[in-house]
Amino acid sequence: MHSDLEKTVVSRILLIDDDTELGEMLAEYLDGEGFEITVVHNGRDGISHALSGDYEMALLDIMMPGIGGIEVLRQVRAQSRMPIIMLTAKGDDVDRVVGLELGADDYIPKPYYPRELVARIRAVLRRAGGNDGDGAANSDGNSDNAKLVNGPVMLDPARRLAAYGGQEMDLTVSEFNLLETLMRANERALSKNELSLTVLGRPREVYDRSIDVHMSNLRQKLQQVSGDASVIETVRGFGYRLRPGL
Amino acid sequence: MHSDLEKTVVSRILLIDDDTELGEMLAEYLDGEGFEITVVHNGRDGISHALSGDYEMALLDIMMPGIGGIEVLRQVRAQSRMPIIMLTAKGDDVDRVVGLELGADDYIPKPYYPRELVARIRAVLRRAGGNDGDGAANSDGNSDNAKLVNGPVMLDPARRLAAYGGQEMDLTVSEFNLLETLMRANERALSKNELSLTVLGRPREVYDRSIDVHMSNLRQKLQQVSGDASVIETVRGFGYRLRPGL
DNA sequence: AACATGTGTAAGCGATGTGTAAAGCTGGGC
DNA sequence: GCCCAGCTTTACACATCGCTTACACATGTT
Repeated sequence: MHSDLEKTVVSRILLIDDDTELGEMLAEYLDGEGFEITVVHNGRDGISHALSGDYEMALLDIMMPGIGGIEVLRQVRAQSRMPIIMLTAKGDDVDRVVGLELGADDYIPKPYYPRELVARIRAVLRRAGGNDGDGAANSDGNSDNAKLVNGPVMLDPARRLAAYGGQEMDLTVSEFNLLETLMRANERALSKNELSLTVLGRPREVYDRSIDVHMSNLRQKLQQVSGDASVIETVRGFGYRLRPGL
Repeated sequence: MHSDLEKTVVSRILLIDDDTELGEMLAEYLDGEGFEITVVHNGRDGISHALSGDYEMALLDIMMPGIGGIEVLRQVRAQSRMPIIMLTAKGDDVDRVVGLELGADDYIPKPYYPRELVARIRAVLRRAGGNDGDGAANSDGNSDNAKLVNGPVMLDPARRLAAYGGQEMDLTVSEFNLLETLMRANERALSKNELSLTVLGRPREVYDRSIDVHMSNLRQKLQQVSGDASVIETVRGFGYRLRPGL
C-alpha cells in the first residue's frame, strides 16, 4: 500500500459546510485543481460520509446549525484518523482550541483564499500519505511553493517575493495574488470572475471594479520595473492573460 | 536508498501522565497511528514500567502529583537510555532546560497537536532505532537539537540560547519560539495564524494581538544588539518573514 | 455615431501594523 | 501562604496602507 502516490489518482475530498454558495465556489475551484470533491450541508451527513471510507480527507466548517463542527470532529475522530482541516468564520474562539486538541490537522480562518486552501490541503495530504513523521515544526511547506518563473517575471510564493528581471517589486497582497494566479494559469486567459474568486476570495459582483483597479496598479508597478507595458494582456469582454512568449 | 529500519513490529510506547482524560485521547489516537500504547498515571508506576524493558520509548508528563516528571526522568536515566519525550504545560522553560540536560530526547508543550506529537515520536524512534552512532539527523533536516544559523543570527534550541553576531540576547520563551519558528521557516513568510499556532500553541483569535506584541518586543531586542532594524520583515496583510539574504 | 467595455486617478475609510502602558497570571523566594 | 518579579495578554492611541467606490476619459465594437 505504499508508493501509490501517482498523481493520476485524484484525491477525494469531503466538504462539510452549511453555506451552500461558498460550498459551490470551493467545490468548483478544487475540482479545477484536480480534486474530486463532495459537499454535504449538515453535521449528520458529514459524519456518515466521513466514516464511509470513501474520502481521503475532510474540510469541516465549525459553525453549523444542528450538529456543529466540533461535535462532528469528535465523532469522526472516535473512529477515524482521516485528515481533517477546520474552516471557520471569525467570531468563534474557544471552539478552535478544542478543535485542535481533538486532533484537527489544521485550521483555516475566513476568508478562504482558495489558493491557500489548496496549499494546506496538499500539505495535509502529503503528511498523511508519506508515512514518515518529519520534523517538529508543523509548518506547511508544500509542493506549490516552488518558485514560478515566466520569462523575466519571477514569483516566490513561499517568501512572498516578486521580481522582474531580478528587480524586486513591492506588491500588495491582492496584486501578488493576481500575478500569481495569472502565472499559474500559464498564458491561459482568466475571466474576471475567476480572478475575483481566487484573488479576492469572493465572486465578482455587479458593479465590481476591484479586479480592474488592482490590475491597473499591478501593471503600473510592472511597467515601472520592466519598461514593458504589455506584460499582462487584456482579453476584451472576458478577462486577462499573461502575454504569451514573455 | 531504502533503509531496512522499517519495522513491521509495532512500537510499544509508555505514556506516563496523571491526566486520565487526555491520556485516553492520546492513547486512542496513537493506537490509530499504529503504536501500541500503555498508560500509567503516576510516577511510581512510570518508573517501574519504563525500566521493565517492554517499551521502546516513553512519553512523560512533567507535571504530576507525587513523584514529578523530572524525578521520574532522573531515576529512569540512572538505569536506562531509552528515548523519552517530555510533555508539559506551557510556559515553564526552566523545566525544559533541566529536562534536556537530564537527557530527555525531546520536549513537547501543551496543548498537544496529535499530528505533531506523532511526528516527534517517529523522529525520536528513527534516531534511536537507526544507527545511533552518528546522530546526524539527515534528510529531514529538522533535527530538534541542532543549532540554527542564519547569517549573524544563531539559535541553540537545546540550550535555549540566542545570539546575534556572537552577542547573546536575553529572550523570553515566546520571543525565542517566535525567532525559532521564523528561522526554521527559512525565509518563508509565515501568517500570523501559523505563528500563533506554533509559538503560542493556539490558533489566533479575533482581536488577538499577542503575536504582534511579541514581535515588537523581539524586534526591539534584536535591534538593540544588531543595530539592524529589519532583521524581521513585515508582509502586510499576511504575516512576517526573516529577511532574505541576512 | 452610439454604445459597451476598459483604464487611470483620486478620495474616503475601514483594515492592519506598531508602540506603550496597564492589567492579569504564574512561579519563586521568603 | 503572601508578595514580588517577570512574562503574557489586553487595551488603547496613532500611523499607515490599500481596497473599494466613483467618475472622467479612452478605446473597441456594431
